[in-house]
Amino acid sequence: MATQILTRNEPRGGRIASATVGSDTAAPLAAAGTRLTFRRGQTIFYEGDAADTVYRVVSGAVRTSRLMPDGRRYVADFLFPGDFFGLSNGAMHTTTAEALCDAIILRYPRRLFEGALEVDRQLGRTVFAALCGGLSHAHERMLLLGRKTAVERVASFLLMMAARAEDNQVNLLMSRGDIADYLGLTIETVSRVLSQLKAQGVIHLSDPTRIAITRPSTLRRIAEGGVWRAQRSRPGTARRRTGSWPFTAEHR
Amino acid sequence: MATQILTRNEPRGGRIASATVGSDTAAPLAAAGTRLTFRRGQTIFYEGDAADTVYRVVSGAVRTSRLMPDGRRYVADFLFPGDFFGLSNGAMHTTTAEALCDAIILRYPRRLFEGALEVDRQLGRTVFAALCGGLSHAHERMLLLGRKTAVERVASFLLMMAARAEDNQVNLLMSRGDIADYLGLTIETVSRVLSQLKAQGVIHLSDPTRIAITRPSTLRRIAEGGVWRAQRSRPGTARRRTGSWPFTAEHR
DNA sequence: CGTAGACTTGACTTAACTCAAAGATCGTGG
DNA sequence: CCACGATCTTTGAGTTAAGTCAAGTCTACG
Repeated sequence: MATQILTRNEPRGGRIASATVGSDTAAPLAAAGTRLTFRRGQTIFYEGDAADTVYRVVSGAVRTSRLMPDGRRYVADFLFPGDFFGLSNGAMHTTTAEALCDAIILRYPRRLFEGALEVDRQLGRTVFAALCGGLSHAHERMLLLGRKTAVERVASFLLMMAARAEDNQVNLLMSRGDIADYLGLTIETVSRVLSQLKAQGVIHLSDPTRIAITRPSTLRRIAEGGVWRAQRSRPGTARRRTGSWPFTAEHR
Repeated sequence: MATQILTRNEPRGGRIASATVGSDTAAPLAAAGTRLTFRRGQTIFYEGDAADTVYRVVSGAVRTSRLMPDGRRYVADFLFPGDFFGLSNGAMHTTTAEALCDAIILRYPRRLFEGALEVDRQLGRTVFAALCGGLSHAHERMLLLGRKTAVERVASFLLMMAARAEDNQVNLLMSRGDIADYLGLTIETVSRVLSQLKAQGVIHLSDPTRIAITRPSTLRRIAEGGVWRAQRSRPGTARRRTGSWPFTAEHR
């Protein structure tokens, strides 16, 4: 696996290949894809566009998001090399897709993709697994959004990002605003939590985009909610202990 | 479609058939399923159980949920006749499934289900569509959990439930606690919001389980966040107007 | 090297949560 | 059939985690 990792401000794309869905599994599609390049910030498709194409990241990174009428934004996903996006069961895209950094994207006509699904048993299995995985990931995130505190959300996010990187070095391609809209928080809260984690020595921030996880196990414990004293009152209903900020250092 | 609708306290299951995935699409599976009956509150499988079977609701309703170590609960889904559940990409179930009322469930060996997927092209298409639909529904819910207010969440939930019923009459099989854990709120907040909506004449509660939507369009507007004055400050970042409760009656 | 945008930090506000207690409703058994 | 305990729901009063508003600070880039 390539050692270079993209930074938000890096001028041109980095590692090609690897990730989520093995690049070889889409062999029959490979020839049919149109190779596109996008610069940082460029839009790939808009919410409401006809969903007659399917996309796959070759290099770089992509963000998909939705807007509510009053401007509240929801970041649906961050996509990295190997990831498919733009699949839809309806006629229109329900999200807007934008390049987080300069990126190379493959585009397939939807019907061709669906045709390949019918013919290629292996691709079918892969896509089935990817969809199941996506659903399971979505449930993980709904638990996060519905029941986790701000620290737990940010900790979970960092671990998620770290899972793709190596050496517990995370290089954020997305802004604090993107993270906030992904986690259901505000920019300020994300920033504050990162500062707190830094002050506790759990992470190290050399600059806003480069994060090193210095205590992975602590971060994992925080993410799982294990830092709060187990205290279930009525079983079967969410309830959490009260009190502020008791996770001083290495207590467990 | 059958007219009878289940109530939480109804002793025995009601309408069979219909819903989400047409019952005919699973024809090759039909013979292989084991018919099981569960009483209200009974567990169908536990989080952590081997995921070697797939289930489908015939009649009644099912709730899937997860617990965090400290007792916080997340309700993953409510399932109704026709719905599949228990699909997993891993070796274990990640949720616990319980009957919301007396229910009849079909159980299939997982490998048989997966085998049928490979052979039966129509079933494959159906399941693919169902998974895409599930993902899109999940995104809808993540937007709800991450960015919507308590009223907006409850309004969205009621509309979701109403979509399955008729005449805008919703019959809740689940408790306030279930709803709270589904929406990322508390029992008290759910109850208060329902009382507010009732006070505003948007809904009518004859008893806690029977809800009539008296002003569907208002409820829809509330659910979409259209009740708050559109006011985006920094574009691209969630921000909402401040102030309490300005949706007095029929303003718009 | 100055300016626009992104990030951080502080002070204050609020939507939703917690705690608490009073109604409803249910199911069971006498 | 009705009484009674258990459970669920509603409502009130006070608290808090996270949001809002408002400066500052830093950084990248023209």
